[in-house]
Amino acid sequence: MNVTIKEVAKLANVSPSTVSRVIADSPKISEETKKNVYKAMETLKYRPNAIARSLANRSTRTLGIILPSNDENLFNNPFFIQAMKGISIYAQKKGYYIMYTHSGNENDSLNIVMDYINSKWVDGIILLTAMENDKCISYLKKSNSPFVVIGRPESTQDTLWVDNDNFQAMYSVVNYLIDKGHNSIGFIGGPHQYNVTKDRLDGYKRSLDIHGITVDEKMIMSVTDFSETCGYEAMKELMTHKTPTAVVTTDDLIAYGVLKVIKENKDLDIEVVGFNNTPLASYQTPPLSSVDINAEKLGYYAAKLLIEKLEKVEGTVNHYIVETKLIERESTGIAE
Amino acid sequence: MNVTIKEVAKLANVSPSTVSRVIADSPKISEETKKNVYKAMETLKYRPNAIARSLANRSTRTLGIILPSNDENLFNNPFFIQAMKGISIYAQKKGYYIMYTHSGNENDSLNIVMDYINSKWVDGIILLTAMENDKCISYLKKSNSPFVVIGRPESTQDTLWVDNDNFQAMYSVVNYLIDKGHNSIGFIGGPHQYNVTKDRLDGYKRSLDIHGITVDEKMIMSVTDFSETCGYEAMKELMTHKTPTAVVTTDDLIAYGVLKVIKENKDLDIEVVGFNNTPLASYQTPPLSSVDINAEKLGYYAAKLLIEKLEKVEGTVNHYIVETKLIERESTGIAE
DNA sequence: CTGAAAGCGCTTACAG
DNA sequence: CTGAAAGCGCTTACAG
Repeated sequence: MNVTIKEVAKLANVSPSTVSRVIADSPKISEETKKNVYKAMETLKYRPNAIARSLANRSTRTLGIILPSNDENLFNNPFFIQAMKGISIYAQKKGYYIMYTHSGNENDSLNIVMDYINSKWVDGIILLTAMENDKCISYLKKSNSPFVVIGRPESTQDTLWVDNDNFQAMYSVVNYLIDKGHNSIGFIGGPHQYNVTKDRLDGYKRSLDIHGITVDEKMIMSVTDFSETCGYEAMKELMTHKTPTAVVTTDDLIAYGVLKVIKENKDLDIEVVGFNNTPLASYQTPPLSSVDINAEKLGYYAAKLLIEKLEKVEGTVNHYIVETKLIERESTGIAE
Repeated sequence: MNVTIKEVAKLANVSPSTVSRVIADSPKISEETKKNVYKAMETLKYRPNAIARSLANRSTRTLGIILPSNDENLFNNPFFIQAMKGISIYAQKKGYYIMYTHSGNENDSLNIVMDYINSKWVDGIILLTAMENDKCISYLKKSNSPFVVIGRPESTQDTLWVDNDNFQAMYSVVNYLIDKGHNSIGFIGGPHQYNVTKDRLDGYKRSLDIHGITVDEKMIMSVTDFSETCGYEAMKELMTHKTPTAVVTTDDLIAYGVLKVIKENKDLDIEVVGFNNTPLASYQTPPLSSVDINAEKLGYYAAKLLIEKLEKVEGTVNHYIVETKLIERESTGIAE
């Protein structure tokens, strides 16, 4: 019913093997034969069956990704859709396809990963998030399946990964604030066990150190949730100790909470910096300065690393560091 | 190397055919045989190769979706990621997979659709957006490929689709405003050739009619872009004619522009309603009332329609209408 | 440079 | 209820 390689072979007066070689653009085939075969394919409107190719090749040229389904950030933070776009752009360029599935929790994710791998649907996996002792990572390693993780993994040697330089990102934000004359700077971040939080906190401390400012542990807050409420409360608590002249945060939502405290108290003159540069940032009052982590590029390079691994491109690195960029707005005194 | 149906057959002392039937849970196989085969599968950790199954079945149990890659709304409006989530939830429930690709423009989309279909990668397609004279739709129809569109298509008879009742949505918003005492209500919407715009405008007009308010065409504005800027300018222009007491819009971004005009002029007391209930809405000053279109449910039912079609479930409908919901906030006088 | 044959890992009509 | 055989539409080592 559907036109196959056989029909093309018949029309072009060659064998199916030859047609197959023409499709693969094998150098062994003479130009003339190629031309004939192309013509036959043209007139029959032949399209290779990707499934059959995959079966014979033992490769689907498909990448699998897993999306959280209950993460608040899924909708509020464009990280995921931006990363997906970057992945798609690179994959398309190389003729790869992408499958996605939403997962409710870590076990769910593990099952999806196992299914993707075992059923041979995908050639490799891109993990958009990684936990401590991530079950998916252990599984993928153990089963020797190609994968890449967005965010620095626990062992950076034997894993492909892409990430921002979170230390550097926060380090330069704090430098920037100190250069503006601040010397009493608060830090409100996520749970300390996350690598991102740790790295950013280190960047914060280092900057203070370099400038001879003593780190005051009471100015360092940790919230359990990336939410406005948590940010609000952390800021309140921070201020029972001391009122800073500036506050850095590790997420825009936290920063919104900080802004709220400031709005409630007209006397406060505190500069604030968020993280992730969500669309909401420019709509705050005042518009929030925020660090853009370039999620699209993270996705793009994740796909690149994985595909190069799959195609055994030699001499490639095992990670990429994607630059961040502070977007200055009124919350740090810059009108847009 | 990888364990196949043959090994399982050998271990269970049956033929490969039998193993295959057990996998498909054929009723023809005796319980005892099944048990043996299951045990063999268990000890060998057998997983069916989905690609081989797909080839033999001529079905991949995979759905394809196409995402715009330059649409501003891709990042600002969670519509896409929400719809994708709904699609994924239903697909997972039915054991289907999903592929996505980003597309730059309509021709790009057409090529992706053709590739998905011709290469036999997907069993059907979900279109997240549809244009007038949509090339993808014509192609899918002509090639007799299963597909469903989110948004009401031009011909509703021979197409599967899911949509909100946009007429009803706007009709009740305007009713609501009139009930609150407004009788001078502006409308700012997207290009009139879009079905959504037309439907919502009709709802607006009908509500005025019903309440005996004359429709004033000069209170109806059409913007070319769903952007704050366009909304701002449209509002300015509307007001050169007359200052309304309320304004309805067909997109939150437009509404933000309207809010901006109001903020610039302290004397104005105008209520505003947006559309899509983007995360930004609750962060406006004042927080913006907006119509939630329930994108996740749109995706869910799109997947349901398509999968039922693929599985030839009988007596199913060819479309679903997903309810909308006005989320009231301060921009219509309601504190959250 | 090209072809015949075996194989990728399943499914299923046919026969018993 | 179960098996042998052909087939899904490609690829590729082998032979020439």
